[in-house]
Amino acid sequence: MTSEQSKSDISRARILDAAAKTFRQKGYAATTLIEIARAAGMQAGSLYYHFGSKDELLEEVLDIGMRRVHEAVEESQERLPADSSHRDRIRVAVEAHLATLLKHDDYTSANIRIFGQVPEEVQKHHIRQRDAYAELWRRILTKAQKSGALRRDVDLGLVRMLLMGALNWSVEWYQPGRTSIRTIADHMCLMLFNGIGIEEPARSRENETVA
Amino acid sequence: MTSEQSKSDISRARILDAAAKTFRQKGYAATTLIEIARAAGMQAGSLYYHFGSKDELLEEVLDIGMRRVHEAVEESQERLPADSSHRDRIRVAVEAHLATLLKHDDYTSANIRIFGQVPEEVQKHHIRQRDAYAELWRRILTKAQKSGALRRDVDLGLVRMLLMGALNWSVEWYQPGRTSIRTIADHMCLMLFNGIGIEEPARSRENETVA
DNA sequence: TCGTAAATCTAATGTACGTTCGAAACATGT
DNA sequence: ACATGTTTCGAACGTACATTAGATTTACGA
Repeated sequence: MTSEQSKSDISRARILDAAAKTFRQKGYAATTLIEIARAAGMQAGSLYYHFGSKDELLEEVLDIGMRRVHEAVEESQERLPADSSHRDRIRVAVEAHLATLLKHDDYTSANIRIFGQVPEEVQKHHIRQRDAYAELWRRILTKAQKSGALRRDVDLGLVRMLLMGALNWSVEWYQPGRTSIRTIADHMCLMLFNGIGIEEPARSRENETVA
Repeated sequence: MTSEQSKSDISRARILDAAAKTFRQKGYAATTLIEIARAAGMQAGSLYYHFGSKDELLEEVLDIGMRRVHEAVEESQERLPADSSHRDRIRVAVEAHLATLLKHDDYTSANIRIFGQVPEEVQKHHIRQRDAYAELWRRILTKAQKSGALRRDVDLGLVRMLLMGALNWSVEWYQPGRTSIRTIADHMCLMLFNGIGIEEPARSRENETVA
């Protein structure tokens, strides 16, 4: 062990990177260990020196992915001046979530894309972690609403789902270089806070309030 | 052939239903023909009387799913009075999309969920169809913007992606009986048109416009 | 240079799956 | 009742895969 990183650690990281990338691209079931091994520069059998099974590898990828986005959003809040507006708090959270998802992080995007199609057993092990992340967003939105920055007549749970959906779906269409992450975040926040509608000239009553 | 439906047609439909349901739940690669056959009340080998391969079955499920949502949204526009406001046009489109996705339609939700993880070959055969559906939305939104119902300083392509994301993601969390489809559509439209922000009392300049 | 532990390779094993095909069961018109 | 076409069965085949285990190579301290 010469440097800080043992050879084992390096191989582990290469395997995880390869796994995250392939899982993200092809999904869980369609990804073979042969593929992962090749991308990591070794033979399939060698993977078992580092991981007990394909599922174990999967679980670690999922775990890293969720941890990264959770930490990113959490840190975005801590970095903010204590007296920041709630709009700003939400804005940086949106940006942190998007940045993690789209900026070279196959782990988080793999988690987002394949979680629904992973063995039930594996899902169970990660529900707690997902709930924790949802709770983080719930807190951010609730505080904003309580302090008057968000309308009171909306179902915040629903808003959170729609918001997460808009953000998460970006893994399906985002292409680096086309639109900046900043621009996506700006549009998202504009929609969330102000909407993009313009009062239409005439016409009578419209139903803008929600039950 | 006694009635309008031959026995073959009935079996075909049962197989497709079973396939759509299973594909949607487990994804493409993780779904076995044995599973589909059992759900359709027959043996795996019998499927080949009706379909040439697993991929062919998959393609038909994808095709039906996309066609249904396309037709639903298209009809929602045609059913509308000719002088309807653009907000109403968008509102019924949102509702039609959501209703197709969430109301017992495993075909459309299967398409949405698994398209990204399907063999490239199969994807290619359906890109045209997907583009056509995107074009339908593009038209609806562009007309609204041109006639002054939507802000001009937004990237409509981006808005469409965020909107579709928010809607499509519902297949990941929606549970019948919890929240009505109508309520989801209302919240979505409120966000889209008005936003849910409230002007915060004091504080200086905020950046609401988009590059 | 040698010895030991770490890391990887290679070949083999078992299994699950997509697919094929001839036989059996079923339906229908005569 | 028979004959013919339709639909399903059931067993078999080949393949691709996750996993295992022993042999081999590599790294490194003594």
